[in-house]
Amino acid sequence: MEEMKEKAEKLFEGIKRHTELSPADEEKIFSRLTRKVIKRKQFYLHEGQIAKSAAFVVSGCLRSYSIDENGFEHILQFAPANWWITDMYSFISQKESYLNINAIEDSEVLLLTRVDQLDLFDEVPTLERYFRIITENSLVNSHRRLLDNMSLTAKERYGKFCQVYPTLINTLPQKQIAQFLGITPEFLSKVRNESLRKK
Amino acid sequence: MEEMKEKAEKLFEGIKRHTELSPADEEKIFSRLTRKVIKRKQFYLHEGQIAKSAAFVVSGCLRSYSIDENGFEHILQFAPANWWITDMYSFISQKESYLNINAIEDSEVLLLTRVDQLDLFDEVPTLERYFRIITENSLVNSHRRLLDNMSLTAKERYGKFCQVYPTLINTLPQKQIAQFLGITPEFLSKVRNESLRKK
DNA sequence: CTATTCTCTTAATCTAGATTATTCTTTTTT
DNA sequence: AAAAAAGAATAATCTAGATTAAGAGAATAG
Repeated sequence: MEEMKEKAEKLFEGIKRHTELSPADEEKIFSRLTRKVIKRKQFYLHEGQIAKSAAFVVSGCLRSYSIDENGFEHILQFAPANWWITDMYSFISQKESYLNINAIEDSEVLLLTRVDQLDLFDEVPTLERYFRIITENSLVNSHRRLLDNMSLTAKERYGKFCQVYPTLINTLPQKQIAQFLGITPEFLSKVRNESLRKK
Repeated sequence: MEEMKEKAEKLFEGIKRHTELSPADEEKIFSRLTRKVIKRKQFYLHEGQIAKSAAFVVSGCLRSYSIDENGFEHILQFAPANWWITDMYSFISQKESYLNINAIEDSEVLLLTRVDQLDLFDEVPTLERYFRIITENSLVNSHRRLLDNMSLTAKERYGKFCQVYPTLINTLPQKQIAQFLGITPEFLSKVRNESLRKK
């Protein structure tokens, strides 16, 4: 169906921002993608399952999080449109995931299984390049966040979050922002209030 | 010199653990490597410099860390023998680094510049595969550590560190373990003492 | 081999952020 | 549109871990 090709176009654009991609390459990739609709609050992956595929978000927004032994959720990643999301550990090892992934709002994703991805890496080397690059970028982000968590106060981290994800601030429930920042919703509420009073 | 070839052998073994590598490929990679000795406490990279190259540790151990605005050091990575280390952000963007990297003990490294690495990715596609894979693994580690920092207590993180890096426990000064775990040396001392008493 | 500079420990005090609990508001479901 | 559920604000209390300080042992340099 032509409709789906349109959706894959966003992905191809993203790839072409980092490397080349011929129409023939696009066709090869396209044939491996499957479309999926994930309604708000529905799960893409449950802890303990195997992440057979990675998901490219066409529209909507997903999140990945872990649940600790006390039942608290910790958000690892938000994935708005044009981002990839999966449990990387499970995806590359094909072992049981320790993350949950679900939709924050009604979403549409394109799925690529690990098996197909590895096949494609041989067929379309430039796709491997693309994933090498976005994985490098993710690593830089993850390192940055790790150091921020070690060196900044909750208030400073919230300020940074507002700068980096200005769009998400208004769409996400504060509870989830807190779970991403590594603080309690109560404390985030306090922090926000103090920031407001100063203005 | 034959001596250096011997040292690159460890790297080639590492690559072959993830993908194939012909003798011709090895030769191509070898010709781009330069050897460097870094004595204990000497710096491989200073904050503000550009990470022209990544370093493969042949022997010894390096560390990367950032210094926050209060002058506190936070260790991002330890790199013992057979690991790569660089400031990934600076290395891929060729912009000013925000990390410092120095040697914990007398060390010997093989350097590969970003320019040479990118050239090699075209000449030896399987090298790009190797870096894609080790970057995926680093990302999984970084994510794991991020979630651990959000969900575990200092004592639990120390326990995990002992399991994961049993070798480093006895060679590293406790101060550095604390700077890696994101706690003060004083508190680590307390934690260790409590653990001892229970046995 | 001695002085000086690090490292580690212990202990008292302090604080950022957690916990618990209550109320109010907004969303979601029916 | 009512009922139920989830989200947000506020405040009192509590605690994991920070800070400060001081002394004892190692390591390193001169």
